[in-house]
Amino acid sequence: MAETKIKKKRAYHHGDLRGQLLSAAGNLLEEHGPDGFSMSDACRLAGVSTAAPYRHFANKQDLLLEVAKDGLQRLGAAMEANASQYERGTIQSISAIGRVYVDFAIREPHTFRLMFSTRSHSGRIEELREVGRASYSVLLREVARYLGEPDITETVTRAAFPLWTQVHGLSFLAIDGKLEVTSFPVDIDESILIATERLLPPATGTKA
Amino acid sequence: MAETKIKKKRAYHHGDLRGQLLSAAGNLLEEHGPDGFSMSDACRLAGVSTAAPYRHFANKQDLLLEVAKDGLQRLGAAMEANASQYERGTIQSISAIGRVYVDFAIREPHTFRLMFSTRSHSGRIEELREVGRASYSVLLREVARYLGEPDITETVTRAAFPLWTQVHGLSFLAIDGKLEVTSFPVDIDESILIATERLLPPATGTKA
DNA sequence: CTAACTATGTTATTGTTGCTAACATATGTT
DNA sequence: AACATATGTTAGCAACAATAACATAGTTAG
Repeated sequence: MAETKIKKKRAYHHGDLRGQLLSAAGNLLEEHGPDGFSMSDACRLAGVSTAAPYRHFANKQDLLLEVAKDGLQRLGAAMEANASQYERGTIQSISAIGRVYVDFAIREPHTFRLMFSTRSHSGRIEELREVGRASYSVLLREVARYLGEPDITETVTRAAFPLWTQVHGLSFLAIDGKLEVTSFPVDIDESILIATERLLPPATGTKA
Repeated sequence: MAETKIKKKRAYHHGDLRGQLLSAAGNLLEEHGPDGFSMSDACRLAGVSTAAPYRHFANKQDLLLEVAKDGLQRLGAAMEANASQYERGTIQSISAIGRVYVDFAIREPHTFRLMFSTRSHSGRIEELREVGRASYSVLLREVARYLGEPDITETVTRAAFPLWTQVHGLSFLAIDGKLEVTSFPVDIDESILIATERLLPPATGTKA
């Protein structure tokens, strides 16, 4: 009886519904795409009724926005962690960032798409952009080191942008199945390395 | 009376409902995105009831697939037309193709996204891929001319792929509002020209 | 010419979805 | 103990994609 009472108490107030909804939405997003799962599906996974999520998220868009923000943060952390395994400010550390980027896209394509889509996040895009800028600055700092620039100067942003463009394009081509169109096996790592070498200006910093 | 009779006849059997639905869907797609318009909206524009479209398209996905196919065809035609205004097989004609590509993405972002998305076209992706290959071959042929290759050899596909990657990435960054993040004004035409020069191997054909 | 067939339209209906309203219960504060 | 707040429930709506049953126009065969 006492146990039942406690169970009922726990059953009513969920404890960490917000967190579990985010987790459920993240999994469902990757498995079925943003339109392939319903709020009810997420509710069933979290074990609550269909109206419960709206105490924590304004709507489905809002829930997915948080999933996207989390994705951008994880991407930034992964890029930093991977770059730090090479000598900083080198072609190697920079292309390592690119590899992490494309790997993320391939591993979590739906999240990746959502992270960079402007639509679907009508109201609160600015939050997403802010997290995105933070993650992008990982690349910017690395390129600044490569160029021997003391700060994120325009020289740095101009050098970094084509690299972003390249790995971004490679990511989308990969997740949309366009790497099999090309009649030769695309080696992603090699593509990134070559593109990095060709698109970056020669290093003027201390490192060659 | 006779006129009324004719009008009624014309009102019932629409004449070119399929075409008008495609046109309506294309317009609605660009204005509101794929999830921002309903079948009913398209029906109202075409002046028919909500069940009429299902005589011509299996479902909404199917309707949008046809819109995407049309977009790929128009892109291919535009690339060919624009490349032909320059000396064939040159950096100029090749980067012209890239400009058309990015311009299309900017002008019709939702169609562009749909053209390259794998999801949303579950059943009949192969049709889309076929049209896509035909459009891609415009670039392949131009690069073959540049390299002096008689055919679409592996040398050609290897040289062309990084170019596609670059303009594809630039397109997505542009339509997702990422060109304003960079603290310097991105000149799209210049970006494409520079990237083409750097990513292409030196010309071995007759043209320099 | 007309009868049957096919193509293409209509109205009515269904099941699902995102979301809200009204209500219930737990937690925290005074 | 009483009240306020946060967080859950059930019931239900309007919009949606899609289907079923029916209606009408064009087309073809006898």
